[in-house]
Amino acid sequence: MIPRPTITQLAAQLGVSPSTVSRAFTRPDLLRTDTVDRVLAAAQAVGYVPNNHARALSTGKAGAIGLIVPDIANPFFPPLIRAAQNHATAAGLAVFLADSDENPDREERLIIAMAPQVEGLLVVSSRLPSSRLRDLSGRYRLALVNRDVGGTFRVLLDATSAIHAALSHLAGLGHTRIAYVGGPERSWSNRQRRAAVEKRSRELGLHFMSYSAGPGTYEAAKALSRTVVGNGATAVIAFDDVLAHGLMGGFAEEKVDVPGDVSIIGCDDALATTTFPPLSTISFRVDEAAAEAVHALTAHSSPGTLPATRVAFEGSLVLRGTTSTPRRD
Amino acid sequence: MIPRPTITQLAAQLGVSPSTVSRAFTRPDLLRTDTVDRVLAAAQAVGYVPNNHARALSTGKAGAIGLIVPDIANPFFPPLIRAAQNHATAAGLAVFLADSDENPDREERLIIAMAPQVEGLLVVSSRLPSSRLRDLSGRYRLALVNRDVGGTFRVLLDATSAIHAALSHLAGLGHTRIAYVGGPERSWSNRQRRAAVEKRSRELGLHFMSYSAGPGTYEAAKALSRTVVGNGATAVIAFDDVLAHGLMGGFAEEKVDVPGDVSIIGCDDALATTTFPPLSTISFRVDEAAAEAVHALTAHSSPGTLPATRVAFEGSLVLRGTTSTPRRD
DNA sequence: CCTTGTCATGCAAACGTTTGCAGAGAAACA
DNA sequence: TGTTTCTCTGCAAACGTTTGCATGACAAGG
Repeated sequence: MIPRPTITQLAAQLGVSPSTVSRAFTRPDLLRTDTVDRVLAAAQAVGYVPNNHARALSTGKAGAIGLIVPDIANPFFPPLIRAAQNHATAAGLAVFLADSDENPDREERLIIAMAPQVEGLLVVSSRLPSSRLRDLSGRYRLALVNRDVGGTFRVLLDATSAIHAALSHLAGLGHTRIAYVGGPERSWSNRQRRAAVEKRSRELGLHFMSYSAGPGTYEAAKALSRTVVGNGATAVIAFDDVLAHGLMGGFAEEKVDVPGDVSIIGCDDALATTTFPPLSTISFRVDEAAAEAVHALTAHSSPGTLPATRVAFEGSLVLRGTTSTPRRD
Repeated sequence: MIPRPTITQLAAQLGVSPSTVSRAFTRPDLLRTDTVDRVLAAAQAVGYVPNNHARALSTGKAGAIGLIVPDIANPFFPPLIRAAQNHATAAGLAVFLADSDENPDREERLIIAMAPQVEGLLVVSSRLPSSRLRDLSGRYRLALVNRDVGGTFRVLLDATSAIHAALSHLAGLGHTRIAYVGGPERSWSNRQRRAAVEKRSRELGLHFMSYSAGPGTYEAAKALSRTVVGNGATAVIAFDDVLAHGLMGGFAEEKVDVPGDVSIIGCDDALATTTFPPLSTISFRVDEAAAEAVHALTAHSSPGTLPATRVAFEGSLVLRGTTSTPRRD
């Protein structure tokens, strides 16, 4: 690790001014092409890499965005992180990642600490109260994902219509008693999904039951499985695939057959076909959502805070192997 | 997003010099305590946050480390990422995350691009050839995780002894035909684990069979399940839990009972108890490994590249529900 | 041949910190 | 009271870029 060469050294070595070297990287169109080539070749030779901090200081642009998720271990987030990463890289930006550990205080501290150092912050599935988010959104460049707060820039994965389709499908199969098994109470998605299931159940004249798998873990859902079938539900919609999977784990232990005895539909399509039977679920175009959010952050048309825009992507129902006609007793 | 206050503005407002404000943050012991209080209070009031880029430029310390993983969607990595994150934060450092997408070229480009901007790089489960890693390690501050390359700093999760224990256990149950289902060929862990299974099988006089689930995905393993039992294996050790899970998926479809017909042991303990039956596996103290690596990166005793130290953490066998006596035909 | 314009490059200031050095008091000592 | 030591603070240079402005060379147009 020899101290790395600076633009000045490279310039001296080439007999040009530092500005020329700088421009060879940032505004090559201003230089003669052979000058550019010469500089680039020399840079390559001595292993020159521009110092990002100096650049950021000079331009006022950070060259990075931040990404905050509540729990990186939840399989829903990694694909989103990867997508954000790819789009950021394409825009020439690096990504700072932070995990709020489902803790609102920690999340807020992270936002305050990171926001000044980056172009903007992608806040995914925030657990903060709406008022705080609105406030923070007024002070920093935030793009919310999966959280609908008026007055902020937000991109939403909207399960409503897919849930309607799911319930129509279940009703069509003959199910009449539907359970919703919810996740983290601070999650906007959870509230939205529960409301959608309830509303649509009423519309279709189905009996609706609501449960909550507190922390939203596999184990919590598994522990709930007995209760859910005990109360007579023949179909359950879970907040996400992790909970759906937990329920399946519980049912397997109790010899409750899926989909024979009970149908299950998850959400997020985070598990692909890794369950047995393969889980029916609601799938989102996560990559596009991430692209939208990153793009908003990097579009410097707005020098200040982001416009209060609401972008929604609808999910789609994908039926695999966990839904069928209810067993007639 | 009003332009944020600088140290100079804060200083002017307080009637002190910028150095004093700077020291209030970095070397408060050099100032009178009431001066420190006054500065901190004013900073708090106007919302001053030090500019990290300026600081980095001035001190030459980046205030961040980089983290490169081959596939963030593989459940083995998120816990590791989180652990690294936490330890870095504790040391006052942020974390740049990048995903090499299992692509060696991309991985190398990432290392070269990121290394100069950070204090050091955590390279997890590298897919690069040893020679490249040795070379890069000589030029940048790298800490390898899960890759044993002489001449570099590396922390290893060593499955050998746990695999020995696993095979002893299986042999004790009466198994005689053992299969190893491997993952990515570029993975050091994969080679290490295969070798350990093979060696121990010979020692115990067991019949050893080796398979490879090419890309190391759930689907690839699932597709292999028929072949594996077809060839008479009664117990299989999988490269990791994802593959073990894939095999279980395949067995479930083919009505091969686990553990009745075939016993399975995974590795990494990435799935906890979310399979049915709960997967027996090999567990590692990932948090400690991450701590070790981050600590090495942040310990600036060595200003240049890291010492060529090898730190190994042994895994331990955890038996859950996928191992039992082989069925006697 | 002079003017005007274009193109490629250089000069120097600025970005917001940190930090070695120096200086002003105040305190301690003789 | 004079000297020394200590504590606190300020000055100014440095970190490595970028970029507005100025300049010189050269070509084109008259």
